[in-house]
Amino acid sequence: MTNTEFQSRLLNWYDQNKRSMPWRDCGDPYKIWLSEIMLQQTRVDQATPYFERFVDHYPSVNALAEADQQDVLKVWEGLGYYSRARNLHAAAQLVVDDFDGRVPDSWDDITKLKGVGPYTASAVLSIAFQKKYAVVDGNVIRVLSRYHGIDEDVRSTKTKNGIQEHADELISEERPGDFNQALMELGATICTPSNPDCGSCPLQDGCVAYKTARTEELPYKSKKKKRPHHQIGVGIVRNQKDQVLIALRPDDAMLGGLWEFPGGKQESGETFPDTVKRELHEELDITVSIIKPFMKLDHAYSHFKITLHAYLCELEEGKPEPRTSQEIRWIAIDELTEYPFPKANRRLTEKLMNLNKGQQELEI
DNA sequence: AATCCGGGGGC
DNA sequence: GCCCCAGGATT
Repeated sequence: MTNTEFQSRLLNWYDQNKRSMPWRDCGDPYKIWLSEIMLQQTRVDQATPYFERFVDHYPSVNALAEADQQDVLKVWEGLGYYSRARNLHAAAQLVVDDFDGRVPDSWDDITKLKGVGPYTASAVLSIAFQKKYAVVDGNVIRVLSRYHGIDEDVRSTKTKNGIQEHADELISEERPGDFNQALMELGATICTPSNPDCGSCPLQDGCVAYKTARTEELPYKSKKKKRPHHQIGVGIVRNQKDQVLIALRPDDAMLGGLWEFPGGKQESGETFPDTVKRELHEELDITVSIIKPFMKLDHAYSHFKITLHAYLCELEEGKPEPRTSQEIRWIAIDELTEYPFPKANRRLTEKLMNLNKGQQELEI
C-alpha cells in the first residue's frame, strides 16, 4: 500500500467514524493543549469529565495563569499524575509572561513548556496549527508495530525511534492533525490491545500482523517488574475542637501539593499503632495515643501497592510542627472537601464526613 | 536506559 | 490479578 493510499483510507475512515470530543475540531490551542496533557496515560472517557470541569473553571490560558495552585489541584483531584497539573499551571504562567498569552506554535518554543515532551509538542503543533509533526503514543506504537510487523521490544528507545520514523514518513501533508488523531483513534477503537476488530480496519490490506495472524503477539513488550506491596500506618489526630490534623506534601514529592493524614511505612516488628506513633513523632514531633482502628483499605499506585491502616488518635504531648511536610493544618471535618487529597486519603475523608454527618462513633 | 509518577477500566 | 492508557521528568 502506498503512503497516499494509507493516508486516504485512514482519513476517510476517520471522517466517518471519529468520536465526538469536547476539544475536537474546536480550533482553540489552549483547549487542545489542555486535552493532550490530560490524555497522557489516561483514557478519553476518563479525562473527558475532568476536561469539561477544568474549562469551566479556567476557560483561558490567562484564567489558568492567575489561579492558585491549590485550586488547580482541587479541580484535578482524582485524575492522577498530579505533576501534570502543577506543570500545566506553571506553563500557563510562562505562556502569559513570555508568549503574550498565546500557545507557542513552534517546536523550540512549545517544548520550553513544562510537561510538554515530544508527543504533546507534536500533537498540539499538528492539531492546533496544522504543522507536520507525527505523534507516537501507545496507540500509534500498537497500530504501526502490527502494520509493519515489528517484533522488537517496543519499550526500547531504538524501537520507538524506528516507529517515529515510520510515522514521519506516513503523515499527511494536507491534514497532519487529522492524520495523527486518526491513527490514534484507530488504535483506541479498532486496533485494540486484545481482540482487534480487523474486519472493520481500513488498513487491513497492508497489515503484516493481520496477514500473518500475529495481531495477538504484537506489539511485543518485555515484562514489567512486580510492584512491591507496603503496609502503611496513618493517624487521624483529633483535638478538643473536633478538628483533624492534615499535612501538605512537598511539591517535589509523589502526590506533591496534595494533603494527607500523616503516617508511613510499617517497620519489621512493629504493630500498626506502633507505626503510627513513631511516624507522627518523626514527622510532626508529637506524641499521640491510639484511640481505635478507623479504616483499612488497599490502593494501587503505578509502581507499588499499599494497604493503609488508619487509626483515630488523640494528641498527648507536643505542638505539631511540619518536618517532612510543607505545612500542617487543623481543620474541621466539613472542611475536608475543600482540600485536594489523593484517592486513598479521600476514602478516609469520605468515611469521616459520613460519620460526622450521622453523629456516630466519632466521640473519643 | 531505567525508574518514577495515579487512577481507572477491561479482561 | 495483570495490562493498558493521546507520556514526561529525572537519574
